[in-house]
Amino acid sequence: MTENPRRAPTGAAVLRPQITSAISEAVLEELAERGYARLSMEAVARRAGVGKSALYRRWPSKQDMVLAVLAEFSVSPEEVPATGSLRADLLVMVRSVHGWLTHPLFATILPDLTAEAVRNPVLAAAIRAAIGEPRRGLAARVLRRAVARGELPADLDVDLALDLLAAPVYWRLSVRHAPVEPDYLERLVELILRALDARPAPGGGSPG
Amino acid sequence: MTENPRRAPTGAAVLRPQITSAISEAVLEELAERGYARLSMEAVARRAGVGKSALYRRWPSKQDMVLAVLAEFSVSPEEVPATGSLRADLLVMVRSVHGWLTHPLFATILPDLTAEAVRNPVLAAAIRAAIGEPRRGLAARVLRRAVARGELPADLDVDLALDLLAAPVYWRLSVRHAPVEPDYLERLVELILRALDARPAPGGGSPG
DNA sequence: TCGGGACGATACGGTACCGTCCCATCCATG
DNA sequence: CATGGATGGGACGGTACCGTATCGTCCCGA
Repeated sequence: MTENPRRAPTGAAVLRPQITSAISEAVLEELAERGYARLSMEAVARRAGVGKSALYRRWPSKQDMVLAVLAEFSVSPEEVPATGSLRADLLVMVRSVHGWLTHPLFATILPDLTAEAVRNPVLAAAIRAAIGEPRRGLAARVLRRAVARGELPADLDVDLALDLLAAPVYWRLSVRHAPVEPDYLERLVELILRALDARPAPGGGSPG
Repeated sequence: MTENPRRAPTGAAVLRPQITSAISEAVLEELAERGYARLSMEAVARRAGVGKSALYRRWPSKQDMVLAVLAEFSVSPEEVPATGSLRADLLVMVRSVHGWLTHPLFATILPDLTAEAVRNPVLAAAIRAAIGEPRRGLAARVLRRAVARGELPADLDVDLALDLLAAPVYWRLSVRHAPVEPDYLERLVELILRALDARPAPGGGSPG
């Protein structure tokens, strides 16, 4: 029953969202250009065209600021592809990963945060929650649906299969920095289908 | 025919190798603990127990110092596994990768340098030359030998196959930071064998 | 025997950020 | 139309490195 003796702030005395989003954008750009380790509060403020005070008024530290921005850009609960065929579903997904990893900002930010996460458990957890788990959950649903349709064996090792799905594209783009030729993703999907022992689809031909 | 008017430095007036290796070790440890971006010459000197001058006497910059250390630790022209069977060869190789990526120093350094390489082409080239190409060349020889033995189809997509071989282990250990259960590597090799359409081995039964 | 450059140590001026603090200004709302 | 906290700007002292320079010491090999 403690009545607040102070009236709530109103008017201009309230955090302005457009300032917040200008900061977010600046953080992403600085992350891409300089990386997490070199990112400085002063540079972010400079780039966003705001005072340092605007930053410290919102977050107590660089880590909290980056975490907030990261949460903002978490992978949306994107719809599970429902093309009806496993092959097409997989293609949609690897193309989505490819899209992420060729985005001018994220292509640089993701490897950087990944490296930083080794030393920073809080950051690691945030990345997992914002990006890793949503994507992985989505892919898992696609695989389980294919099992239900009889396109994949019932004893499918989902955990291993998920690794196989995301790893090669990340490896090629973000680690090796090698080009992805136009048909690379199609060929990859064919290999994965074979690795997972996928059967055509509906009728259920019984394999040897 | 210009005779050197100055006699060559001898005795104690020569770079002492044990100092150089103390620095190398310190660089690796600093890289692991703080990362390339945060690595400072002063911290390296401090940790190695040498003066800053010892560093600058050897290399003009942090980048050159790291490149030199990196070249020192380049992957040795390790022998190609020759177990006779593709399955066993692959197992040797994924276990080797697993060993690298669980090494206390390299497990942290590699993702860090990988991220830095996005912004630093010189570093990227050095990594490729010291680590990427040797490993990839070795794996390629193993695959081509298996083709010659008839264990793999003649039209094997070697480039894609190599991605499939290294990517999942890196993905799981260095990106997802997920544990690798005892039999994970075996299960992975089975999946890869199926993906590559591997046939048993010697006799050469002709498939469909 | 002794020359000469590496060695550790440290001082140097300079730059970049940190996080705090203070300011005059602004402004939507109660 | 008064309010009260956000706003950009920037001063502040403090820390950490940079890369250079200058010591006196050390010691192997010519």
